[in-house]
Amino acid sequence: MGCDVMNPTFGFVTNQLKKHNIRLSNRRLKVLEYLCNNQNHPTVDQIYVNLHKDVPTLSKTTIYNTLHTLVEVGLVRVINIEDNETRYDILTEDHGHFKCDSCGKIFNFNVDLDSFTTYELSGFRIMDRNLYFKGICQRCLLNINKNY
Amino acid sequence: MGCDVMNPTFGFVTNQLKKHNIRLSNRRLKVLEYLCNNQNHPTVDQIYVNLHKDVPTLSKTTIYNTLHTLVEVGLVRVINIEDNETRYDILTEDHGHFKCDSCGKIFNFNVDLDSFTTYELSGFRIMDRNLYFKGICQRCLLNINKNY
DNA sequence: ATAAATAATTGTAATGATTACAATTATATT
DNA sequence: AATATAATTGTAATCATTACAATTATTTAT
Ligand SMILES: [Mn+2]
Ligand SMILES: [Mn+2]
Ligand SMILES: [Zn+2]
Ligand SMILES: [Zn+2]
Repeated sequence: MGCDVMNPTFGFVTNQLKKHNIRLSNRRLKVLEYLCNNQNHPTVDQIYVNLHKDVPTLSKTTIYNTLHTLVEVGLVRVINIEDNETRYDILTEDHGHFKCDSCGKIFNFNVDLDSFTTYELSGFRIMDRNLYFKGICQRCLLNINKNY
Repeated sequence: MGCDVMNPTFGFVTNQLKKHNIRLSNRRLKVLEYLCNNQNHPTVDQIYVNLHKDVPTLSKTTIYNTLHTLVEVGLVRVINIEDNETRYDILTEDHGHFKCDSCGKIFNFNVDLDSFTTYELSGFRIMDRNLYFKGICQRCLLNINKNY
């Protein structure tokens, strides 16, 4: 069933869509549901493979279309950490990302970027702020140490 | 001739390469020179198109190879702002990026990311830190205002 | 309710960046 | 000079993403 973690709650989402005259079709709902239930910054392919089980007629193109639409409205955020995989995040509030080079997992962490400012960008209009780190996560570090 | 802006000076670069037993071939030198002289975070294609004028036998593969090698040694940094274009930066010191959605230019700005830390990542080994903003640059904002 | 207009979805084919890999050339070692 | 190692190239393959036209669903007007 629906979203366990109702971060941008269903009401909010539907509101936003209505506001932008975007229909909440069945397919779009599926994608949104998936993003809510799997907040691990999935790729298009991951979304596709998973939803395809339930809805075999769902096409990858539709996922691309849906995501583009949702990104445009600001309900989904694009994450470009690796140059060979685009990921999507339903959490649109300000937060940073840490990607573990060992297990591949992407972690969220809190950070207040909105308040960040520098004289070098005075006169610039900042619309979008992104912060990401890379390295080895705690769990992987522990595992590595165990094996020696 | 060589690099006007010798940020990672030639000496430093050659040293680093020697240290890692990487030969400074003619092609690699060309790529390094280009990166030094054009610190606008070029794409592989931009590098290729430009160098190809002088060295028609230079292949795109070599540029990829060279960049990968340089990145591995830490002399070049990958920039993933857009999901459809990988850019490369010869400036490896800690700094942030601002990409103008209007003119496409990528600006540098100073920021101390090394000192940044959060309890949420305690126990994590952070190897790489990236901060980038998107929006409209000052010049483009001025131009937009002029036209109204 | 029916017909016309609009939006959503799909599939196919195209694009374009990146990589795999084998062949060739250059450099270093013996 | 002969051999081993590294660099470069070209071709073809891969893979994510997009373009676009055809189909289906939904809304709106009649
Ligand atoms: Mn996130
Ligand atoms: Mn830079
Ligand atoms: Zn890990
Ligand atoms: Zn601009």
